[in-house]
Amino acid sequence: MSHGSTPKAATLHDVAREAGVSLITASRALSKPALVSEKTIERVRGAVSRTGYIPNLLAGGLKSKRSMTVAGLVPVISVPQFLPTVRALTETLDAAGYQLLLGQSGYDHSREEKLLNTMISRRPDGIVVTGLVHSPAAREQLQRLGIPVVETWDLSDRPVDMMVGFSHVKVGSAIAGFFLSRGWQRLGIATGDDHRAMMRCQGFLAAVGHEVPSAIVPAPSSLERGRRALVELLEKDPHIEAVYCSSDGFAHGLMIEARSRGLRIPQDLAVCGFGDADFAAHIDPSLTTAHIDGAEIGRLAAQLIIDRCAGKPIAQPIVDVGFRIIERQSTAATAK
Amino acid sequence: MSHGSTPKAATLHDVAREAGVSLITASRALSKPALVSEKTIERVRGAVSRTGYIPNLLAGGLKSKRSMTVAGLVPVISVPQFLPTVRALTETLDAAGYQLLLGQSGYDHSREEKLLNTMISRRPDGIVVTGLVHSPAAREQLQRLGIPVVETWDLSDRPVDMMVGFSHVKVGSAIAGFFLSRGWQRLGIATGDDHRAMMRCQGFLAAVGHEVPSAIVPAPSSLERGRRALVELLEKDPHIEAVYCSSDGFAHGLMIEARSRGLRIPQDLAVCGFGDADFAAHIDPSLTTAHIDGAEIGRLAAQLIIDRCAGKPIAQPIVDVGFRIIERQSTAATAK
DNA sequence: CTGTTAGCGCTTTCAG
DNA sequence: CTGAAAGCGCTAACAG
Repeated sequence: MSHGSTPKAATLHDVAREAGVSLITASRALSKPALVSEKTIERVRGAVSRTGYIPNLLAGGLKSKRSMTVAGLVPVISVPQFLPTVRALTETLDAAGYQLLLGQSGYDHSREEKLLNTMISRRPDGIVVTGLVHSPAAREQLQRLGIPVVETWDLSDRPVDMMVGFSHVKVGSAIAGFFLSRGWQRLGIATGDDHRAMMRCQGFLAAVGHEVPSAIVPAPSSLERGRRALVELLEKDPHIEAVYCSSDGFAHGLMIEARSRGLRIPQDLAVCGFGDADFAAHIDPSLTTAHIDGAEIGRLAAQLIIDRCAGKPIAQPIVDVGFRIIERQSTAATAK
Repeated sequence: MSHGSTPKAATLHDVAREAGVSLITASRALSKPALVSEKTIERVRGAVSRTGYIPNLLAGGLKSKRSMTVAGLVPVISVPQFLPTVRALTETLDAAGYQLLLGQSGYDHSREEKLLNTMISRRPDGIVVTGLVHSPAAREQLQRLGIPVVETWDLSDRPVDMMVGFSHVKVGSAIAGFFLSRGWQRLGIATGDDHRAMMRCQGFLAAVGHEVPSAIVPAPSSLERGRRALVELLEKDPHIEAVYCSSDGFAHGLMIEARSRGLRIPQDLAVCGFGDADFAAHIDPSLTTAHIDGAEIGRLAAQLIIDRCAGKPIAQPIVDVGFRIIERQSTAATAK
């Protein structure tokens, strides 16, 4: 509210002078008001608004060793799957004064290490990664950093530090078990080729007990690829009864292709997706799928980082958020 | 590769000592190799890998006044619409060494100013906002900052600084014109209530020349709300012929509801969306929609910031990326 | 091509 | 409760 042009941004030094106190008192008035008298705080506050002062977190972080940033690594930003997690991360961290530094690690691990270095050069106070950190070099580097790390959207018995996720193998088994319990015998798989999707397939096949026809596409899977995947599956088994798809968008594509070929869902073909995307409940027929609380993963991961940074003890460094299969019309039991 | 535990991260000081050169020479060897001899560079490189040194950009930025970060403000992260833009921003900036600081401004403007202050406290080298900056206080603050600002996904004649977008009014007019050219008379609108969507409605109505039945929902619109919106429109006009929807997901919901009511698309009801989401071409019937190159918006916005930071002159500070209507089955001409 | 001298803006010591 | 000194890790400016 003071000047018209750009006469250099006000620093804490200016605020202190304006308020007639020392630099450090101004600093304390703003960041540790408990140590300063009411009256001084008032005067500093006044000086702040008169000068238009906005703190420089970069400078503060240099000395205090706290950048108030958290790095977040996702395979690709445009995959809807992780959106609720990224959103919850952003919001939970923001509420605690942290800024998320979002980075794309890609689906191959080569970029992971490079991105990690880029991130580390900004000295984040914590790191959240999507999936497990597999590369030994990256694991070692993360451990040596000495900052809280949360691996998400998966579980293992070798956490780098903390974990918030669920078992993909169990999801696969549960879906297979569900299909079998409905009496479907001729099963199929349409899946992306990323690690987590493949783990679900592994669980699926283990529960079924034998190989099944499958269409494997490069991650990320999409509606378009779903249409083509059904074509591939029908070639392998024209009488296929139920298909598990590695994502809801993928499943949606399969269903559209099925309809355009005159196949009725679920009478001629049952379909189960993964992720419970926002459209899953509202397409016609509605889609049976495995629901994951992605927002909860983001909230918990953020909170673990925040608590660790605050020095609080972590009661549960590995959290299984579980999943549940939501039965909808695409697998409704019907007389054939 | 040197130690097993955490003996404090190596600094440039350590590298310089290890390489047997001065601090500043080590600095230059890494960031301005042109000023240093081959041999010295080699020695510094060796010292870097032996010490496991990772630069501290926070410290460098403090002196050089370049944080190598760019703030990006979107209404909400989970709206698919802006994903390609955010992704292109991330990638283009990353390639130039910049980190995107993503923030959610929400659909109401109250958070915009607060978020802006949070962002400014991290001293970004540039700011990209989605939509126009409306609040006078925020506009003034941005101008005073003296860093490049790009407003995106819209155009106006009062840019804060630079702009990359298109005219929402023209999109609305174009869609209305398209409907009219097909001979549809009884038109309808299903729209979210955000500023840009309302501008499209304005253009639509101006082209039609009179009011039309409309269903307005709180932004962001969704598939679920689309189903309900059709119900509302049919109550207002049971013989409605063509509906413009403010997003593709929204339009998809309308189409699903139409089908479940036995309405054929496009014979009984034509539908046009907005955004050309990835599924638009692949649902059945495929969806006519206005295509916007969101990735291009992100790339251009990032490049403007990068160029400005590099001191390059900007040939065109306001870029109209345009749009085009993609005609698909949902508006196919048919004998009724 | 290399080095020395000053800080960037703030917070952590340690004294009053 | 307040202050003075020191320095976080790095780079810009000037000297050699």
